[in-house]
Amino acid sequence: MCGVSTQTVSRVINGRPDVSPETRRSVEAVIAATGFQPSAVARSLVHRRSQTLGVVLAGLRYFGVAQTLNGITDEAQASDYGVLLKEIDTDDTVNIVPVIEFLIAHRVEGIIFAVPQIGTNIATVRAQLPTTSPPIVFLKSEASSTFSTIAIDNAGGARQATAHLLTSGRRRIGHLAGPPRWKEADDRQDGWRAALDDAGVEPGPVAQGNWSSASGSAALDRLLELDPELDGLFVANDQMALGLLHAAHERGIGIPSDIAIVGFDGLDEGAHFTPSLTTVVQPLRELGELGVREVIARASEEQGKAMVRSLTLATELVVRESAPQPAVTEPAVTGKRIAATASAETVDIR
Amino acid sequence: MCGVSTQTVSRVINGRPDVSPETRRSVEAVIAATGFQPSAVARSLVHRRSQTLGVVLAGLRYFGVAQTLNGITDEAQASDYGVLLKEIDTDDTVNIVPVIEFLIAHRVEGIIFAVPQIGTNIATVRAQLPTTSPPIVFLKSEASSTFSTIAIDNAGGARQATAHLLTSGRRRIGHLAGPPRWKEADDRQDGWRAALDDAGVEPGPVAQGNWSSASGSAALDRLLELDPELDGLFVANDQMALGLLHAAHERGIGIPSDIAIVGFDGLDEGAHFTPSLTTVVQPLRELGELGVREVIARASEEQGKAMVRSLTLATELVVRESAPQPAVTEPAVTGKRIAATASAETVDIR
DNA sequence: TTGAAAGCGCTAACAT
DNA sequence: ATGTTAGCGCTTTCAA
Repeated sequence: MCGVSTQTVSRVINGRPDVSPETRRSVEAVIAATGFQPSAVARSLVHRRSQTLGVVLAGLRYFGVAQTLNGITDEAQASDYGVLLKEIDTDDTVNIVPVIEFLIAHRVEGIIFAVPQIGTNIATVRAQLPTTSPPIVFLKSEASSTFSTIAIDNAGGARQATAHLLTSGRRRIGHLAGPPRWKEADDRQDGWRAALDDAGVEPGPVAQGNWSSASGSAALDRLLELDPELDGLFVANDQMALGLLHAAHERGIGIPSDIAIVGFDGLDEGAHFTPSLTTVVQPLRELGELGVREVIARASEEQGKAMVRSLTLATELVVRESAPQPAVTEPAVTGKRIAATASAETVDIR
Repeated sequence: MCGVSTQTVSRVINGRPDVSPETRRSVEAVIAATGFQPSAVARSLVHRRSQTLGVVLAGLRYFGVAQTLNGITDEAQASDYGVLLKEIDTDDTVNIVPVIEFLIAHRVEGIIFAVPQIGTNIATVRAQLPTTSPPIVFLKSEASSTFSTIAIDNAGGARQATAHLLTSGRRRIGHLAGPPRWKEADDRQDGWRAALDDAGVEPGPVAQGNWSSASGSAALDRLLELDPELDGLFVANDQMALGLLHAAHERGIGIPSDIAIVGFDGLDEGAHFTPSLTTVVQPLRELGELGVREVIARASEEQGKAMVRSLTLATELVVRESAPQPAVTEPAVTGKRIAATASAETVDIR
């Protein structure tokens, strides 16, 4: 209060028209001089709007999560929202409730749940949710009739990867899967199997890794033991594929001459593996962006008609040296991108 | 108000002792039934404490930042703080002011600034800071007499990497540097040069990349053009080293037989490059953790004695195939870790 | 064009 | 052991 009432100051800050230019100037001068910053906290209290989104994350150490977070922060920024971040352990369903409660206590206007689905962890969370909560969007998890979800078409991408191996003439096609109970891992394995079934080709050997390069490295011997004739391999992520490439090189196994390899993720680095990696690219950044848009859309509609949407994003195959384009139709094109079929559905309820 | 006053409810929620067991139970029952969640916003307002830290990040797409964020969220969680996240473009000094103002408006109790120093961007920020602001800790930037900083000993790590190349008998040692104006890139280059100076060895050729694998790939030819006799190379980060490895393989250049390569970062994947990569590991997770501790420490001391600390964290050399341990003293040990000298100083002012 | 009053949801201090 | 009063910093409503 340097001459005028708090009211007038409020009007100046919010750029209301009904302030005399003179008063406005003097108030602005004082604000600049004192370095005064209006309290968003107090504002939130009266508006009952925090302009903040809650984000629950797991496995920032895995490739992709950072990219998704990138998309989230960008889109949130663009929509004038802040991001309140909570990181949890990948499989820690126990501690999820306090995390959600923390976010609700801070009155976030929506929650983006970017935790990979392992077993039934998502169902567990959904079951434990407080009766009253802001809209929640689940990323990378199975569709639900009560919550919006945005998924990536893992099965479709896997199918496309496997089809590519078949097209290039491979017939003993194995799979290096992700860890047990991860839905993403299961979906990719399902897609691999479906593509083989479609083609009437007997499924090759399956081994399981834990997403790490080390586990990929270790898997090669196991797979070759199961089938020494192995000539194609669909690997559930790029990091494991890197390990495999390394192990193959050590054992003098030619990639792709002996075994063609397709990865999954779309690491930029894949282009510089030795040999460069054919892989399925996930639109992870887009996943984050859409998550933010969806949760804001849900938050801004009236309470009555709770709308729910389930989206599935398509992947894209990038062909490189580790599983080149078959020469029959055209010469191998490095980095050629082939979009998988997209699928998107919308479900309204109530 | 379901029988009692708001005051009593407050007491129950905060677990105060002076509530009769009977009242407590009935209040708890109502809370459970209604799914009531106390508003942290209102609490912040009255306490003038938000229990929230602001984090400004850039380049989440680069390796390492995710790891640092990991450390930050973990430590914040452990200290019962929330994290309000803002991501900016790497070199965007213009938009930093609104970001800081946003965080101050939300009354964060401290700010962790995890943006790599490019040119004088840090100085710019410091100059533009509002007169009154919560404590700010700058990560990975040069020391300051007015703000706490936590850095990584890039020069020391680079020195150690280069010394390792010298020890293994290399004499034409080049450097693939990071992009211009990045302090981290400059420090690493300085360390490389210093090690050569110490040994009285003429510096080899220098090329510049942009941290990406692609730029590493492209740099090999340039370096060989500058010096066809090149037999050792210190690369400013692991991703560029990956590209180099790939390019060398394509040209039939033996690593390490023709050229020994040492990277910088400590990507886990480096162990599975072909050949596996000798590299300098940065304690990035620790960087984030220490940042949080430091900013909380600064926030919780009285206004009067503003204390400032500047810390430098040591790196560690991991020896792998791309630049093995010289055979003269002992056989190459894969993954052998050698700690660099640490340096840490504390400065109090006022 | 400006100010006064009331209240957002909570807690500290005091009173009962 | 519980209630009352006041106020955190802002905005909305109404009055001047």
